[in-house]
Amino acid sequence: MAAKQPGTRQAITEAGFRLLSRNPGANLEQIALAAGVTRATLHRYYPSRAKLIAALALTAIREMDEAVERASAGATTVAQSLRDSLFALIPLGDRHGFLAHEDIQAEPEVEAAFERMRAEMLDWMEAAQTEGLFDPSLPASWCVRSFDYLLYAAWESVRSEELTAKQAAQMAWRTLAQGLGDTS
Amino acid sequence: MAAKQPGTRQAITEAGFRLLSRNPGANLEQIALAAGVTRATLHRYYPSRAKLIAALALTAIREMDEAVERASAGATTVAQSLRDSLFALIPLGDRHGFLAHEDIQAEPEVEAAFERMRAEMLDWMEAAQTEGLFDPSLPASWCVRSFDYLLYAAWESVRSEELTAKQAAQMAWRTLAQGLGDTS
DNA sequence: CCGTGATTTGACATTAATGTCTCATGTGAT
DNA sequence: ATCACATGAGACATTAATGTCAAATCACGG
Repeated sequence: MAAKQPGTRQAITEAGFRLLSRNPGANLEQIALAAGVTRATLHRYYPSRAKLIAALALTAIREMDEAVERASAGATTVAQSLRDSLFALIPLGDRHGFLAHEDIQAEPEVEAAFERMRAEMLDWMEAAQTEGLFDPSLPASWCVRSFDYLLYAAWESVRSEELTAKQAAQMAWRTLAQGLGDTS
Repeated sequence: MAAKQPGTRQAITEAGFRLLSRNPGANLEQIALAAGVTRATLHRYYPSRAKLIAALALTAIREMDEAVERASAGATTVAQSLRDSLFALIPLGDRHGFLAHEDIQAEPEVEAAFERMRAEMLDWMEAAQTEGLFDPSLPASWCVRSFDYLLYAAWESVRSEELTAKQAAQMAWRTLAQGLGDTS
């Protein structure tokens, strides 16, 4: 098999997320192998490890943004939009895990995208508080963290086969909405 | 400064937790430096990186066990015991982070201790469900994960100076108890 | 059927981290 | 003062990961 760009690049990306989300120290040989190519081939697509990491980070952020966008499209309330986004993000757990574990201070472009994502989350949580979904007396930063980590917990539950994707999303949503909701 | 064992070992341990909880790939030079010693000295205390990791893991598990033990001592209900433990575990956040990030499959002794800890957590959560603190219809494994990750979220809030230790613990406890509680 | 160009590959070079060793130095106890 | 001991400092060997390259390979159009 030769003369094929898209398949290979995709395979490397996917393998990168899979391995690096579990073990940030995974070496390029392991990643290349998991992608079904050799290390040299990986280097052809990404000249250095740093470039690979940066490209993956950008891809991860873009995919998560798109997933949220899509999920939020049909929503009429912040609550529904948040819930649908949570469900949509579960399958992207390895992207999320990659961003959480890997050191992303290298490229300023990546840094900027990351910061923007974080700011959007914060706005979103404040909107949820205004709408009455979350207790307005809570720090919005805590809402962000709760969302973030409960999402991660849900993905881990799926990965370890304790729960199905749907079950995990329901658990996370319930814990989040109820946990951050106004004391009723 | 010479002829001092306890201080150095302690310094290395502390530096190890601090650096490795943030960056599992930190090298021994960085750790030694942060501990105020040279790499050679670090090697005298821990002949290899693997041994250092294993020793840190055992220490982390022991310290967390002790903290929980102490915190639970005066409690009369599972709820109170859990809550007090949560508060007691916040300052040990770097231990928790270290265990979460580092790969701990090496030493069977560490593996065993880790597994035991996990089993205890599960029992505990089931007790909390029986007592009525948590909704009994939830999978106990989800309760464990929620506890785990909300604890971690709380520590991160403290580390990034968004919240004080006490505030963070209160946030985490509220989110956990309310989020996993029976729908009232 | 065969040339063409892109791609893959195994081998080699470079670099970073780790582990080992020796000797100098400073400290505290005797 | 001196002995014992721990640390500091530096050189060195070994290993693992990373980066580079020329030759082999394969799909494709002619």
